[in-house]
Amino acid sequence: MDVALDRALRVFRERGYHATSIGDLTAAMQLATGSVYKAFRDKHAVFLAAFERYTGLRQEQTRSAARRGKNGRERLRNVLLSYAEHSQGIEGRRGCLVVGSAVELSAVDPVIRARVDTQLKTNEDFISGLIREGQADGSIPGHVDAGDTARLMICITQGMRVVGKARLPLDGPRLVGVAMKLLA
Amino acid sequence: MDVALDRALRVFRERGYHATSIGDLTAAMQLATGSVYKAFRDKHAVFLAAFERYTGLRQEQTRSAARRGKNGRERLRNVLLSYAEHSQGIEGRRGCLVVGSAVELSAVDPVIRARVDTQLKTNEDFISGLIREGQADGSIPGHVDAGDTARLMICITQGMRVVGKARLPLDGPRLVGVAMKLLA
DNA sequence: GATAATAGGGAATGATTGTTCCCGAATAAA
DNA sequence: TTTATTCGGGAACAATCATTCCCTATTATC
Repeated sequence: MDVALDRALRVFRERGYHATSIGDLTAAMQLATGSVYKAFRDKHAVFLAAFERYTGLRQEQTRSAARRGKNGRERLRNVLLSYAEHSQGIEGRRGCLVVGSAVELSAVDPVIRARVDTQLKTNEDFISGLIREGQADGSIPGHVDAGDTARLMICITQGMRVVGKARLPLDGPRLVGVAMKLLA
Repeated sequence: MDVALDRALRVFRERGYHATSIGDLTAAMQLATGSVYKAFRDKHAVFLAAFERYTGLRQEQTRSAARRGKNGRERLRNVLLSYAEHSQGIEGRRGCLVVGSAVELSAVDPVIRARVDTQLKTNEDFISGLIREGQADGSIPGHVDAGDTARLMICITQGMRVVGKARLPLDGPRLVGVAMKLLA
């Protein structure tokens, strides 16, 4: 059942919510129509489950990237690099469910909008936390505004997913190298 | 007829392509179904016309903002500020057709993808041009890489539209103030 | 071993979609 | 004035959508 949800997640990421019919869903999940509706109340419920699975998975990947840095600055660099790599190439054109949901659904679906909102805030808090860690361990100057910088970095990460979806090449190390100037 | 297209543009920006039925379109344009299909070949053509109108309008606004700066650095700051303001509040939650198209359609619609691609490149070239102008007039250091910095700034602008669509508040001056560190 | 319960599969259904067709009014041509 | 022609309107259409219903295996229970 988890593998079926993963396949659904993939289709939703590629095509978005409205463009994936439940026919597409059953084909990807390798389940019949009735079986899908026995596991989930409706299409919206499938999407919500896929959304939570996606955010959980991404959060895990991001924290894992952060752990591989020896101080706040290096942890933040690794996080940005992880975002850049995931926004590029085949994974990039697969798309991010959070930006997809924000763009396609947040205007008409309050439930999705709330999830997107908390997810963005969680990510922003994580980044501002890393900045403060860096300021505590001396790897980031104290005059940097953690809140403003974190919000701008969220814009960067979300923006990378947009241009990655548009299939523009993203050179992660170079882009992150420039972005690190925000910590000067 | 232009006013009808503007109304269609607004609906497409708010709801995206798939979520706007041609019923929504006729209601917004205050035209009957047959009249819409007499003016455009199909829904896709309406969207394409709205897209071109949108990019033309936005380009005009951006260049106008740039003109109000006395050197390259100030012109670039004004451009970023213009992006931030348009990404915030009521205009922000209305959304950007370029990021909407990139996210919702670029995976399945080659025609739209090409338009999004050229639009992103045009914007990027405009920004890198401003950076080079600033380097020529001495307002931006020569060691700044115009290409990489412009691409990152495109990510910033596209990202601001995503978080603006999610209705997160965006403090333009503060965000741009931080972003200007990329020109150090 | 017989029976109840469950899970999965797919046809049927009703609503909605995008599109086409045709009608009536208004304008231009004769 | 009469006749073409254009233009906008909306009903009709076929296709597709999400959803429900029912049937058939398979498993679990007694």
